[in-house]
Amino acid sequence: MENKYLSIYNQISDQIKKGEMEPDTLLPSENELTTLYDTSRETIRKALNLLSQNGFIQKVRGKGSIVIDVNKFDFPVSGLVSFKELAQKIDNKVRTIVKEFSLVKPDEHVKQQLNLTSKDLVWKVVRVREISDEKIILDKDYLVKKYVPGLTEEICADSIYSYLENDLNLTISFAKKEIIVIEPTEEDRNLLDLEGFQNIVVIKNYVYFDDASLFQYTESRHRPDKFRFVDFARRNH
Amino acid sequence: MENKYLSIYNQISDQIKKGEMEPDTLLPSENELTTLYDTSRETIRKALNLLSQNGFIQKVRGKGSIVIDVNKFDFPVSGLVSFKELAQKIDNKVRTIVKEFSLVKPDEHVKQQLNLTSKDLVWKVVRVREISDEKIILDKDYLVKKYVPGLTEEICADSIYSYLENDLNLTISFAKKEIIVIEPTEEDRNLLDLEGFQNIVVIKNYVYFDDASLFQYTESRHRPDKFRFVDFARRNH
DNA sequence: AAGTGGTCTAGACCACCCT
DNA sequence: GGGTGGTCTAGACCACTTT
Repeated sequence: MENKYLSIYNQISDQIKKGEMEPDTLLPSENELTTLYDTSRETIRKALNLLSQNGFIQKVRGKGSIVIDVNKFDFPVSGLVSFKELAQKIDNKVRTIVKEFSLVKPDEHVKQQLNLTSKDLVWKVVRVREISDEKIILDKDYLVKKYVPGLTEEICADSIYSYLENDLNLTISFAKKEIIVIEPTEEDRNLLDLEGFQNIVVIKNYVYFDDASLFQYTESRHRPDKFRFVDFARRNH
Repeated sequence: MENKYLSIYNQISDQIKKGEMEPDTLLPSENELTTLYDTSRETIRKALNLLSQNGFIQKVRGKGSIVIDVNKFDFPVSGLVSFKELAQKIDNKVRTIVKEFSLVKPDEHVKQQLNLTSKDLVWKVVRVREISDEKIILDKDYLVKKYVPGLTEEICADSIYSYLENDLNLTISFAKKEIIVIEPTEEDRNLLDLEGFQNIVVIKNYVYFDDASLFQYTESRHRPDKFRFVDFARRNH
């Protein structure tokens, strides 16, 4: 059984997505919603806060909650998105090629990023992502072995994320992301179809488990013309 | 007088920043915190949720709230950051040059982005940002005139944001952001010190007022080597 | 079994917007 | 003044982790 506030969130967000709620109009007031959904006001507010955080409504003190036109833009693809999820949205001519799958001693950079001792070993996974027959993305993953001892090359060819979440039942909770643009290395030029491009976009990801242990460092290196990042920022006053 | 939950949030986040809370240890439990701060549990939870959202702690059901090592990385500069704020963080050799300040009929692209009628006029502001004597950033802003009739060139040379928020008392509430990498235009080459760079990073911003009206469209065009974007993503399950 | 965080309730007071 | 969302409370039950 789903949470009450999540269920309310889903019902209202569905209505907004489908256009059943007119953009720029007001939602029923919180008091009305309590009777509509037969619940308490705090529960309604939890659902509305989620809607606001995810860009469906805008709450205004003294007035009400305004429905935002979500279909005006294509929808935010913010936060953590695995390649597999992404690929399914774009089209189906996608392929993952595992270039390297090995157990290594972390070099200084990785060791520091993952906060490891010298004894810890890490999986190093290098994968090329091909979209419509072009090699667009180079993914380099470093995963702490003690957390995922049973990783295999087959899993990497599919999706590491779904293995961690569905098979191992580990939940990935949050990540720090950094985006920079640099000149491609020899390796980038060898493995990707870079054509004449002078720059690549590097997304560095620091991935944590639910219990706040940092277990994965990922570099995703994109050909610049195919890169696109969408974010829905909210301001904390 | 500050909110209770905000005040608690500030006290705890300060302690974490200063290292007075040991990273990887547990915060006092929510029940203990209610007596420590003499408040109700829901108020404590509001403060803790803020801490969690901003990457200070990680909450774990059945265990407690783990303090995250925030000093391990430089701190997230996520969300909306004005050039002025940013410049103050980096160094002081920064300058803003207003290249264009005019009232124009919006072209089709801008008109569509801002959801305007043909009668609406917009301010077009083009500014070059110079850091350490290099022209690094080209900012193009389009602001709906009816919302900010009194804009002047002097204001643009300083900070449009602080004018809107401090002088006009308008609050900018949230924005959708899109980052792409493209080839520079003639204009980019003319106005920026692009040296040999073949790409520029374009950040498109859609800025809203508190009442959910979209009033500004901004393109910030950065030389790739000086661009850096940091985000602290949380996953919604 | 005891302690933790997650959800939910019913009620209160406040700041703000509109008419 | 009546309606709106924002904050705060005291208490309840639940799911989960640890001992």
